[in-house]
Amino acid sequence: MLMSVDADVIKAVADPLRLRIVALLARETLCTTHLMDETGARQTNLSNHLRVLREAGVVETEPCGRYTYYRLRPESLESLSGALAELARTARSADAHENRRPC
Amino acid sequence: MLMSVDADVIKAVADPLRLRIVALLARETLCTTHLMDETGARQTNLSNHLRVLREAGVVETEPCGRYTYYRLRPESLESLSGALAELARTARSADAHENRRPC
DNA sequence: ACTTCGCATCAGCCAATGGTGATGCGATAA
DNA sequence: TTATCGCATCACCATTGGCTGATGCGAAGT
Repeated sequence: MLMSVDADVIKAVADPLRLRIVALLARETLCTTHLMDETGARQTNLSNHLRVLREAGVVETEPCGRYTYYRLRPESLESLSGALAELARTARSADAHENRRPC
Repeated sequence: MLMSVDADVIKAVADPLRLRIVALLARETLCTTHLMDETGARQTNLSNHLRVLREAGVVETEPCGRYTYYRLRPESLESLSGALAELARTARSADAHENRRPC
């Protein structure tokens, strides 16, 4: 119920560059070279960020020759989205604003 | 369309203690004293984190005598949740996995 | 008026994290 | 085979960011 909201996923997506990567990968599967073109970031930098995304399960890789394609795993975002929606729903439930504990 | 996913909200919620605070406030409106009891964190620490949440629009305050009640603003979480769901939806759309740009 | 309490702000410390150049390795091209 | 390319890893630096104690202030309570 109070899903662990997989903290790794939030932290992974909380970085601005990583969020850009996620947005790009939402549209098409890309490899590092493309991401360098799109973001202007350096190869090493991207590699580090992609590792974070991979370890958080936000992204998966598909080696293809000497290239490595990165693909978004929608489940991870859906899970996070659902958890946040659940929190918001709880907050909207009637007495969340009324049940005021005395100080 | 590609909503800005309000980066401030993600970063605000990406911290483990702040996420706990959000989860607590989703159930009931609380003031700092209660949050100290619930989380074990110190007053100064909580005050800093609550400032981040407030400036990100995740939380709003209601001063009440010498106490300050904190209340969750569900809209902020709903907005973030929706943006993430939209990203996931885009990724699931047919050709996101097929449209593979050549290297 | 004096004390106590709730809370915000500030300055400092330290750990975590993003960015970079150097390096290595496997895969392709010449 | 040799050179080139894509990418991961490593070591290092600079910055960010969380935590704390000290301080100040407004609002009760006595």
